[in-house]
Amino acid sequence: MSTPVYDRYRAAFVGAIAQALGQQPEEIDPHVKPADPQHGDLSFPTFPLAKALKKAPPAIAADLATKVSVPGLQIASAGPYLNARFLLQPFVGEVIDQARSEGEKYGHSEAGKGKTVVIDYSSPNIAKPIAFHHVRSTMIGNAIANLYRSQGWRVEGINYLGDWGKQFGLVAVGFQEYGDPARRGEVAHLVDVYVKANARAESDPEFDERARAFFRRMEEGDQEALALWEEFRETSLRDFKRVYERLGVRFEHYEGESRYQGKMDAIIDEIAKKPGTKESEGALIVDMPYDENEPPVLLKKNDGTTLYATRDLAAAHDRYERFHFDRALYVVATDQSLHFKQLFRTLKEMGRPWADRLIHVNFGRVGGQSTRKGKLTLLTQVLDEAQAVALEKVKENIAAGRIQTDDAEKLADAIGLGAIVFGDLKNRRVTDYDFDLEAFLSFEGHTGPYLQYAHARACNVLRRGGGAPASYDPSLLTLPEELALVREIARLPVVTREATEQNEPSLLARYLLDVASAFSRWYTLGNQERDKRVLVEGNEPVKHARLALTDAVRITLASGLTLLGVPTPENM
RNA sequence: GCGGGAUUAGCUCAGUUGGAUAGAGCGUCGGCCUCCGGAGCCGAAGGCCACAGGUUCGAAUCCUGUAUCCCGCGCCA
Repeated sequence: MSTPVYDRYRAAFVGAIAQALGQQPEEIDPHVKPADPQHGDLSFPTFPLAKALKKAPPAIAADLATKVSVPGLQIASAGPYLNARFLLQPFVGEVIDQARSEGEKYGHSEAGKGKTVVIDYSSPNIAKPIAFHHVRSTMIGNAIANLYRSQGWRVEGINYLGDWGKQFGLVAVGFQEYGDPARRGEVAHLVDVYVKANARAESDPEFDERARAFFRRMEEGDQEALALWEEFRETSLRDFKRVYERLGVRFEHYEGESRYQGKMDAIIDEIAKKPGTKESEGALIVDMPYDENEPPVLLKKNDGTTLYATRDLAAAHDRYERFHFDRALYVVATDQSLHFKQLFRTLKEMGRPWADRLIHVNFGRVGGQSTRKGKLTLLTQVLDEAQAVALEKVKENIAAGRIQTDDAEKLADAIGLGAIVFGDLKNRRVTDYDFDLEAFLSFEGHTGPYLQYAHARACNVLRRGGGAPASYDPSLLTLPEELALVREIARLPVVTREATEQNEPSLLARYLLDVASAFSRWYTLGNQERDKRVLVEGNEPVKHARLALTDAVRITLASGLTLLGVPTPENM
């Protein structure tokens, strides 16, 4: 993978300014910003220099304009700004060639070569209702894992199942009361039992105590209790894996909190030597002099059983021993910020130098779901509905002869999935949103299907045009809409890098909308003016150039969508 | 009460980490198919960036208050 064209010109611009001013490029670099398109591609505001140079910013900019010169850039001052615009030649050809030569790897880099990131994502609780925030964790985590892989990192994705804890006691004891033995293999039934047992435990202390006692038996290694646990665990897991397969999500590791069963003593013993670890109200707690008004970390309950904080301490330790990670991400809802803050700080207090490499990649809650009543919209349900909506349109398109497919349902599923994945990823992680089925099922406007559609049309015009040409003349691409499109294509490597650095897939999602919009605008010109069509008649050289551009668009969209986990059908 | 987050167009959200006239989608209104695919394109209307101060050449962005909403706060995860 070669240096992105955009980066190359930007670095040259920065270097030339630095030289003209007699400064280091690192001093100039942070000040160079993308320009307003009407002024160019890059801009350098001269305000910060005014004091040191004792000159008015416009005068500085005008002066720089005479001194700064970079091949391939048109440089000019505009008031207090020094602007640079990519010259059509050779920029257009360089960008298209780079995209086409890198193909599905366009946007990838080797920046993370030799580094390892551990990503904890999805991580549903077994035998509890599958809340929608697990879906967010799954999709966000999957996109982030893909992004890291694309930047050359070794990725260890862990689905850290919540497969240990009191909730198993609730399900086990609840099963005796509410369970139907014939349905013990059905997840839906287990969830139903859990909801009832949970409600009962809140008002019935004796029942709650029985659930606790069951979990205590598990921690003590009681074979009968563990056998039942194993069964519930397998039932849930089987169900989860079906969903993951449909979502196209894979993990390097499936493991869970149970992994640390019986292995927490070492950690607890170690913390116990620290000041601040003590017994309180019968429980073992860490109460180091952190912030005031902050609750302590609970390591053991008054009945001696462990809590998830204890298991997370053991897990972090274990993960470092196994992977020696450079970064470890926890893709978990914002609700748990306090937990992670305390977890990271406790590890630091324990003298783990790698505690600083742990990052809570938080995300906002999904409202509009009544979890407590056990009334949830299941993901598969939403996927099914989205597929049904897509299927109507697919059939319509088949009937009209616009597309061919031997499996309309599979295609419709890809479109429905695209709508849901993209709908979840287009906003910043931290944004809360209400679950709105209508919004997820609308395929108009800036949605997943909009992107898929742009990609499919690019594929289609390439097919009709006899494929992407081996050679073409980039100087024939002179329409403003074509240049705008090339500028967008050039940004993909910059955006994937930034999205990875910020653990923020929405940056990529939003960018792809810009690409698709620029493509649609250009493409639609041909509706009115035939000489602006890609497959323009009677001008083979221009046609070839436009096909090459279309090919670069196709590659950019396919590469970006794949990273997000959005399927890219070639027609739809 | 304490801690964290949020507040931008009627609705849902961006806003390149302090830079040029604050942008999209949806919705509303008006245009574009004998035409490479209309899941598309173009245009219009719509803003005291919650409020009040402050820092700065420059603030939606940083600081301090205030208001409203959401989340979290010892034996769940």
